[in-house]
Amino acid sequence: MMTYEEFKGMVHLSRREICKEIFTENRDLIKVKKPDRVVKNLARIFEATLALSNKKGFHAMSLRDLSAGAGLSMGALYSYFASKEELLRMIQDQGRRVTTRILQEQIGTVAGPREKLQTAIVVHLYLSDAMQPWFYFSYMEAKNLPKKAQREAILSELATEQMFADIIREGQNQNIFGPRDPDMTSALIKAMLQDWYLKKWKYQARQVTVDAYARVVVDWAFAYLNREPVAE
Amino acid sequence: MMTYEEFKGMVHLSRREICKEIFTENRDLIKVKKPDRVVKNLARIFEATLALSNKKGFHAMSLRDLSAGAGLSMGALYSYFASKEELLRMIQDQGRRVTTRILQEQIGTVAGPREKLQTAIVVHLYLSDAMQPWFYFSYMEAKNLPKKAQREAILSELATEQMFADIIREGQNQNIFGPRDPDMTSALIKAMLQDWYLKKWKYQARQVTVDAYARVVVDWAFAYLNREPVAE
DNA sequence: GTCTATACATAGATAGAC
DNA sequence: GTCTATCTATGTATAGAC
Repeated sequence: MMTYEEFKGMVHLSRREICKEIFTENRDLIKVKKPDRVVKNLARIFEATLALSNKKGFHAMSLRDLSAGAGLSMGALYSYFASKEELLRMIQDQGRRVTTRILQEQIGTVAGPREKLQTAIVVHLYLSDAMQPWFYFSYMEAKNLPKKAQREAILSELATEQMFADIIREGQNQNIFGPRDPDMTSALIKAMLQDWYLKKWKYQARQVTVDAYARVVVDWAFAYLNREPVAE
Repeated sequence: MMTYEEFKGMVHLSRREICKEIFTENRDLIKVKKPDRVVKNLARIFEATLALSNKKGFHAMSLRDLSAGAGLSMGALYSYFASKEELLRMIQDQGRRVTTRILQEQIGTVAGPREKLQTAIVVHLYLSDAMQPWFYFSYMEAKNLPKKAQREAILSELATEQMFADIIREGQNQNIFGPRDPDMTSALIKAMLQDWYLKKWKYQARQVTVDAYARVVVDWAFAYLNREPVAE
């Protein structure tokens, strides 16, 4: 598997890539026409939005704040999106595309339930670390999304969980994992993965690295899924 | 240990109790003078605030919304708090008092690391379930608090985690638990406890009860802390 | 104690100059 | 393409009648 540094580089590329996609798909909504300029400014706008929102909330961030943070006038901002709500939708959209694409690319290259489970955990942690502001934002601002986008977010969340549950079931069929409830187990694995990006400040202060965190989560999962559960 | 139903009753009493405390301590800020009336209306205001905020965010909840939700005019609302920010502070305050008081009452009655750990997990889950709206609110709106209150919230959070870590260390000293990192272990236990109130809708839809959830978390923790960790 | 009516600030959004 | 200036709606908060 690739190192975390390589991984970060890949994520960075993918993000620019998808900024372009967003642009081509929203040509009608975005008034500026030079692709390079749009991608550059969209990236700045997204970045500033995440920074400001994660500090005080998307709703509390005024477009004047954003204007200052992104280095563009309010008038200019409206050349890139039609409303504050649409800005939210675009960010949500971009993030989810990057994550699903990279998750799919990285997983599936390995075989065997134990290896699969470990890889899924590590890749998810790497990804959520490389895109921490987006993951945090996405979690905290979900309730501000319009109904339709909210449903999409939930579906995407459940799909990830299902992925873990499927790996666990496969391992149980092969008699590698013990008879734990696959849905509950994957729910709890997800809870642990989420803590990494929701409480990043805490782990950073304690100097816990992604790799160290990954190791603990993997150990924990294997201890629980071990074929001979320990009696109470 | 008491049943969940008894527990809920106790929490309900404690909440009214603490509403009174809040009132006596803020006599100067609250303009209404009849205790019964204040407690009744404060409870309605708090409840409506939690309901509205948890749906669309505290900042997005206007005082007009709250006025409608609580069944009081906007003028009347301002007889109970001086500003929206202070309302936030009062809610935060009340919740934390209830939780710390009940946690302390319930824990410490048992001896032995295994029993202590189990009790701490179960009580925390019961509490966060009985006061789910407050726990959710407290987590999601932390960043909207004034600096001082934010520090208090973090301290309280870390104290809970410390409590778990201490139990684990005790168990390790008595050679009952294996050599896992106590801080990381308690951080992950907390992550699992949080998932219960942050994703309540999910577990409700799957018909997972608090007791069932508690059992899984306890099993998981014991599997991980078992004296002979399973080799990878 | 609670209400209605209103003051004042700030939010999102747009028009038109450059 | 981007800016400044401005419109309108909505938000918090208060005054004063009842």
